[in-house]
Amino acid sequence: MKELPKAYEPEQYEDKIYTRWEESGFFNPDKCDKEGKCTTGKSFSIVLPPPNVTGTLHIGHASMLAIQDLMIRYHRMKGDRTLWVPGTDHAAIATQTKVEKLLMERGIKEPKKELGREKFLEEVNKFAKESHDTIVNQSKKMGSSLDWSREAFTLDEPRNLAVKTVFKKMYDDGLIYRGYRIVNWCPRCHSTLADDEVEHKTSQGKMYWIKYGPFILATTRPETKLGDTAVAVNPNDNRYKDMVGKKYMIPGVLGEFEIIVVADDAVDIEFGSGAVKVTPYHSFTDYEIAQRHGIVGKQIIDEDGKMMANCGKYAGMTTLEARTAIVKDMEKMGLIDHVEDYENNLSICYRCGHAIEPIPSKQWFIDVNKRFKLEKSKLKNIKDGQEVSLKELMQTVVKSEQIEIVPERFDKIYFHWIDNLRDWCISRQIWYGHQIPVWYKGDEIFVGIEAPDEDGWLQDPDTLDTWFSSGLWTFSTLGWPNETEDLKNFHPTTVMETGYDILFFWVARMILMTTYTLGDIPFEKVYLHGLVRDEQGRKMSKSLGNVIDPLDVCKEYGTDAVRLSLLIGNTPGNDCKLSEEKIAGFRNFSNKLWNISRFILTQIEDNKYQIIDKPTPKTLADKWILVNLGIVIYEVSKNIEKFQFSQAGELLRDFTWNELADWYLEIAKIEGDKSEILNYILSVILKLWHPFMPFVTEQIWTEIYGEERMLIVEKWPTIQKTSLQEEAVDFGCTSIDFQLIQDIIAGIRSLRAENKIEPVKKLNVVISAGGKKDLLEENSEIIKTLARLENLQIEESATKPAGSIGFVKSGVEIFVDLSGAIDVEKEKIRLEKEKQELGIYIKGLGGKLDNKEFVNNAPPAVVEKEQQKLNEAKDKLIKLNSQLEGLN
RNA sequence: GCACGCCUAGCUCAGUUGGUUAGAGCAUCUCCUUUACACGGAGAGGGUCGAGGGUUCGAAUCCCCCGGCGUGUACCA
Repeated sequence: MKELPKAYEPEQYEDKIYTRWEESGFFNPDKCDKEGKCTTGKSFSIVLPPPNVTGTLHIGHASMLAIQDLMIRYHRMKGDRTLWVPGTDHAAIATQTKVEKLLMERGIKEPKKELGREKFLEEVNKFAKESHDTIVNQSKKMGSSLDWSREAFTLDEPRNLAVKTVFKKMYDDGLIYRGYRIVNWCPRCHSTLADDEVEHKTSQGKMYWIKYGPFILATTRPETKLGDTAVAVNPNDNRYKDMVGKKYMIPGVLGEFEIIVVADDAVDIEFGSGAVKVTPYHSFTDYEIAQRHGIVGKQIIDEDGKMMANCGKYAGMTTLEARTAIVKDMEKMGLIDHVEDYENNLSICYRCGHAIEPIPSKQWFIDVNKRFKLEKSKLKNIKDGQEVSLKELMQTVVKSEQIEIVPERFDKIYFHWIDNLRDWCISRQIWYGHQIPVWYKGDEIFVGIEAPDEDGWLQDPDTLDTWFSSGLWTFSTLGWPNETEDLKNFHPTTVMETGYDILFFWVARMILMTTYTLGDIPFEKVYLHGLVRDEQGRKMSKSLGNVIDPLDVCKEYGTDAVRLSLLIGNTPGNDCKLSEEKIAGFRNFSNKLWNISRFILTQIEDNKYQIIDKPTPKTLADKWILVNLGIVIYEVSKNIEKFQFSQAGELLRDFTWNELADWYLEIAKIEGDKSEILNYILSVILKLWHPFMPFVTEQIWTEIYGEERMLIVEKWPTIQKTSLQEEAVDFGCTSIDFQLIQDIIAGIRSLRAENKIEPVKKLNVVISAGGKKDLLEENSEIIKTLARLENLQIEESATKPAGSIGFVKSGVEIFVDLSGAIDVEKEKIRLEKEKQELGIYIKGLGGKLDNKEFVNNAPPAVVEKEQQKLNEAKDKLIKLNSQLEGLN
């Protein structure tokens, strides 16, 4: 007879199991196909959101891996041709910033200047490589069944080719252009940022009311006065009506300067004095006002965030230093009217937190509004050759439901974002990334995949926004621009599973890039998960010291426990809270499953350790457990398909622990002869649990059935809903029959506990069973053993023996002989209380059924059900009354 | 400002087309070393589903309004 160790010790098995999976080759759909495992003819593919090579994986990554691996393993077992593509993201600015910091810690004060482009990039690549290796190992630790043979990196050669190809195509279509305009500039990173790479933080500042020629106006940035060229007022503002169009000389700290007054709707009459100073080159709003009125700007802040040479004595100061100095000088000149405290939104860099400076700059942009001809379209509502803009493409695929976002409420957020979308600035002044495939020679420009042949051409030194390359991810990983088999088989991918926090950064960009490049969607469904927070709902961060390291907890509680704690109690689009107690709870469950298996092993007849088909049930308990197992198969599959992973897991846990372990296994000890049925049930629940907790299930599977067959590619159990109902009928029982047995046992146990009867004392019970006599007799051994009875007397009709107390379940009366050890008063109170509750219940039901409107309007089935409940309750009341009388 | 989400047992949350006396896990209390498991078993207590209106025969569920918390977003100088 086979035997298992008493407790499941994860660290003993996990690495070995992962190695076996890897060596089996089953992570690769080609291998599964070759072995005849792909039986549905369908493909299922997910491309892993590539973790940034900026460090290590955190618990949020672990959650993402658990969710995706669950889907992947489920579909693989179902027989779909299933592919999960791994990869990492070079994360341009983030990685470069991180390495700069590390180099500075190593004593290199200005890494870029001291090392130069080539040496510096060497350092970044070295760091990225190490980070990549860590990430791969961590992913494996989590049990992720990724096809490592297809691993990709956003900055490797094949992806570089894809990037250059798309860039050139967009340039040729006139969608990519070079323009001089105001951009978000991070003086720390020394680079532009896209609009959504800018974060807003409320901060305490000052509002300066300044005397400005004929105006008094309010500003938070007096230092930008040096770059003012206009004053704007609302066209409907009578106060300034006569001034519009006129020019004024304004006294300033560097002497007088001229401004023109313009009328513009962007100005709020109510705010401040209703007059706005316009600094076209250092404010987005002002730039737009200036454009509308043909006003020229003046740049006064440079790329270091410092005042430029044209700022006289303020030149070289940072903007903050200049602000202090200028305010001081203005005060001396009597130009400050008054100063107020003011709370405003500070724009900061999402990578380094430094304040963003709007400055004018010559950059590359993607035009999101320009229409172009989409040659080939696989999109709903868009024909081949139709003229569309990128914005329209992004809108139409979600509106037409060709792409479905789960949960649905993110649709609105997505559309709102597109509505406010401006041209995308894609050039970055950093070194780590895809260098822009543009070459210059004097005024000539060349855009191409390779550098021009002749000498004298210089490549643009800038690199592309990291999201440009990750936007191509679903198809660049599958081999595009080559026409590969993978592209044919796996694109569009089935599901994109990622965090809602990168809906705009990434998901929207993939939709943009893919619809444009392929005329197709990148994925059919977007499943958005939330953040993993600590038990108090705070973000996990190093400074708070509340970080749960996935590897630490995997080691302590087992990877399966960690995965379960991230899957159960975690619903789409919502943040979830995680604590070690929660993980420990699921560690207990993995051990429970292990011990269930351990027990079942003892029940399997020798030499019959093989997977078998569904056996014929012999007893009521057999029928009950098989019908319920069928329900679980059906419900778990359905919930996984609907992305309700938590629900699926809970159902499975309830079945495994409450029905199988707590009831059926105890009955198996009594009835015996369960070799086949237990063997079958175990094999089914191991399959059902496998996508949730791959390690412990695979290990048990191996212990029982040997190493030849691996659980990872076993066939997922299936059941038709109709056959479920038929099955219960075929078995000649209803779930209510077994429920009665459970209720009788639970009722006796409850009376025993309430009356403080010692557990060892065996009781005598008489049951007045009516039509249920045969049923109860068949199962009398179960009742006797589980309720610890000495004698069990089952009659069609019995009267209450003296010295006993009773209860009623489904029309059956159970009398428990307590041999006079009854506390009569206590028992009276119990029965009275029950009677009272029942009375309220009956009154409610009666009222409902007397209500003609209810009877007429509610569906007949509902009415009938209520009537039945009423009848049963009335019957129970009669029996309770007679029991109460018996006590007097 | 606008939009979205959340408020259900002490805690974390389910509750998907409105229909059992509202559920689970953890925690709490009582009892039990019954040979699969004390990372266990049996039993128990605990909620007027944030407040108030409305629709309906019937509302935790749909509508309105209010309050608290959170998130996203906007051109507030």
